[in-house]
Amino acid sequence: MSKVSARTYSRHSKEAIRLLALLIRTGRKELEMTSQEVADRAGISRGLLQRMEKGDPRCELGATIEVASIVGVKLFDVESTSLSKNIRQAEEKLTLLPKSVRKKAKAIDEDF
Amino acid sequence: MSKVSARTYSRHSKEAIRLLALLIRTGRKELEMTSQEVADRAGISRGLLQRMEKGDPRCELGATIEVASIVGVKLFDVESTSLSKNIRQAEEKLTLLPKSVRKKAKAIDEDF
DNA sequence: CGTCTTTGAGTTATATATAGATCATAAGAT
DNA sequence: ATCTTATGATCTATATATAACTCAAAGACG
Repeated sequence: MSKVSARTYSRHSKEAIRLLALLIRTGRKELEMTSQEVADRAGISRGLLQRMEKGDPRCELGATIEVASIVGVKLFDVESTSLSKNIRQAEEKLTLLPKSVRKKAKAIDEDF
Repeated sequence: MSKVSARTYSRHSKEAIRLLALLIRTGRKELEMTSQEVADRAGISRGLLQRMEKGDPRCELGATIEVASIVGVKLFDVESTSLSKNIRQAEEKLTLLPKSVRKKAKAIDEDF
């Protein structure tokens, strides 16, 4: 096979990525940091930061979140302090859900 | 050179990634979708979805956001409708900021 | 209890992201 | 106007993410 991907994204995803890129760029400028400074602090190359600020979907999640964090963009618009609280809540909720998702007959969905 | 990366992440970033992973997993189960279903809809492999739900930072941003969108996790806790509004706001703000960040002498910061 | 399905984990081949470099241009500062 | 630096763009080598597959174990449910 050739091309593995050439991935497609929903409109919503595209917008979310674009917004994140804009927030990163705006945040960096508001902090008056050069792209090299941010890249250094994030431990990434300047080129990668440029791709992030252009809204390239094919960047590593971790690197992107690290950069966002550095320039003051909060993902879930949740305070740093309450992140761990949310984590605990999500963990709890997860234990209450079934380990496996079991598919019923699904006559309606699949037969038509 | 060998190892390019072995990246490090701030505590905050680690938590954000972990939370995102948990929200994805929880969201999927709440929708009663199997990992295969979500992977198919997102156009990714089941293995990649598993990594996402384990909180692997080295997944593609775009793929992760697509999955989050599918299972109903909203990133900036912003409604789908207001995403474009936020984009426009960020774009506007960006035009008001200087194109280049210019570093002053910065005697205070650097000399100590 | 028995069966079917979901999930977790590991492997391999291939496509691709990344770092690091260079160059040209734009944009601040003097 | 000139100088200096930040930015944008492109290229290459290398590390690595991904898809696809397989297998084993666990979970749901009759």
